[in-house]
Amino acid sequence: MTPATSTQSELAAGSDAAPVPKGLSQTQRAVRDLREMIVNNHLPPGSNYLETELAEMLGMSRTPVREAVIVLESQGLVESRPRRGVRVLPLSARDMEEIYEVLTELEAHAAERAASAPIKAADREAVETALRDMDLALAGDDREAWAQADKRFHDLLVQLAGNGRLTAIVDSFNDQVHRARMLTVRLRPSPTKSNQDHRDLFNAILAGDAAKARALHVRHRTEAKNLIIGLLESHGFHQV
Amino acid sequence: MTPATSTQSELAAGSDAAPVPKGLSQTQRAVRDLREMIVNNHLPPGSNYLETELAEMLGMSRTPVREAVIVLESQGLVESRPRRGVRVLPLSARDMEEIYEVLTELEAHAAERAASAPIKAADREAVETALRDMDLALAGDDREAWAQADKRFHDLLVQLAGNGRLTAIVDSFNDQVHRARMLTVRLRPSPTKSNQDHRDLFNAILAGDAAKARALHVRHRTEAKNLIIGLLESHGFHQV
DNA sequence: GTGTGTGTTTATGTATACGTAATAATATGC
DNA sequence: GCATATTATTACGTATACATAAACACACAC
Repeated sequence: MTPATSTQSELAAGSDAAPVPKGLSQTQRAVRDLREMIVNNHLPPGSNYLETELAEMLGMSRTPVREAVIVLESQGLVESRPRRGVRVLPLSARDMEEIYEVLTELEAHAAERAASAPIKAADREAVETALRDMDLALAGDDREAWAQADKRFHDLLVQLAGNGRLTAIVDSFNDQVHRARMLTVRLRPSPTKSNQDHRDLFNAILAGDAAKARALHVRHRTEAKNLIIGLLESHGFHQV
Repeated sequence: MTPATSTQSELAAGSDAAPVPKGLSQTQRAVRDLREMIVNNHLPPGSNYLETELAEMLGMSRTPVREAVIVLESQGLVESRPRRGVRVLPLSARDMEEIYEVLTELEAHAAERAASAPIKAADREAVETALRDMDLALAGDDREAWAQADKRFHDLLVQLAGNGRLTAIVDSFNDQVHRARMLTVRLRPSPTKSNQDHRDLFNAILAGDAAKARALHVRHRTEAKNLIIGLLESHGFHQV
């Protein structure tokens, strides 16, 4: 779900090649599987697990589990508390606000940047496809497909900015709110306006109107945030 | 597959107190000490260390060292490569660009936010002190003291935005460029203009002019970035 | 000299061992 | 019954053990 970005410069010595690992290490597997289980709500927010339990669940010893937990902790998905186990972090409305604030800012900046440079044909095509998929999903009222295409659209825009660190942060924060989005995507009204927003935004980018792209993105994300938080509260969720 | 100890969230329960650890764990100590050594250039960029070496340096076994390395890796300070040891990541001009791009955006946003809310007297006082310290350091031409007060000023502004996640990212990115800043702070011309920038910026915040605060901050950081990158290049550093 | 094969060394990934501090359980006193 | 002291349990932090695969060295063929 979150591909690690490789934006690292190699030292002057051109000696080093990429250290390609053939099969995933246990730690990497643990990170992947645990993240997958957390963002897809298989490990519910607020639940606790002992290291031993996780190790048994994943069929490995405690060592790689501990290492994976550190990674996930740094991504804000879990919290490891001395003797109470590893806790899947729930999101409060306040957490959502914080995350969306950063997300809005960085994504809007990416949109601004994308508008300031010419778009490669392949990139443009990929975005157009995402837009079409969103319309298709909307027509068929397939909310999961819509959410997936929506994510793809926003991810592509961020990548257009060409800043690996920015992409990494956005990916990580998106993971953190994924649960809330999937929960509300079925509760919200049909995202017709959202699709229109996307088109307007991309048009602004294509037109090279950076200021408009930024403004549209900020508005789009702000509305999305308010919608999600409102839905969660009106349905009685104080934590997700 | 053992079920979770308590698959039920202990949400509402205000039962939990802060899990205060009396003495740092070895892992925490390793994180603190290694970070300290890295940002202060005691472990030079590009240098490699075997886990065993670090363990010996820190007087502990490999286990906590490995855990610390994972943390520092997630903060972009080191890279652990399969059989080549832990490498202190050097920063290229491109890396600086990426980091400053995120930093500029998030700090400018923080300034904008700070301008949109009333400032508490204590906060205002703290910022004023930082400003005074910068002037004092400038008068005495104490570059280290100036850099320290400058950092304090910017940190305070970010905290005024009241977003913990934003603060965490900015802190982490500041760590990554700390080396470069300290290296150039002695090479750059006297930061007279910088001090004036700071005052103008803070005045805009106090006046509640969010747009101006943002614009000033963007300009300030952009100039700082160009200054640093220019200095590094003109002095022949391609990596720091 | 260049390339290939074989043996050796060793850094790492992972499992396991183990002491300790925190929690739970039990007993004791009032 | 409730509070406190005492003991037992156990989850974790850390050290250690160990197998494996990568890097290295060296021999050999051409």
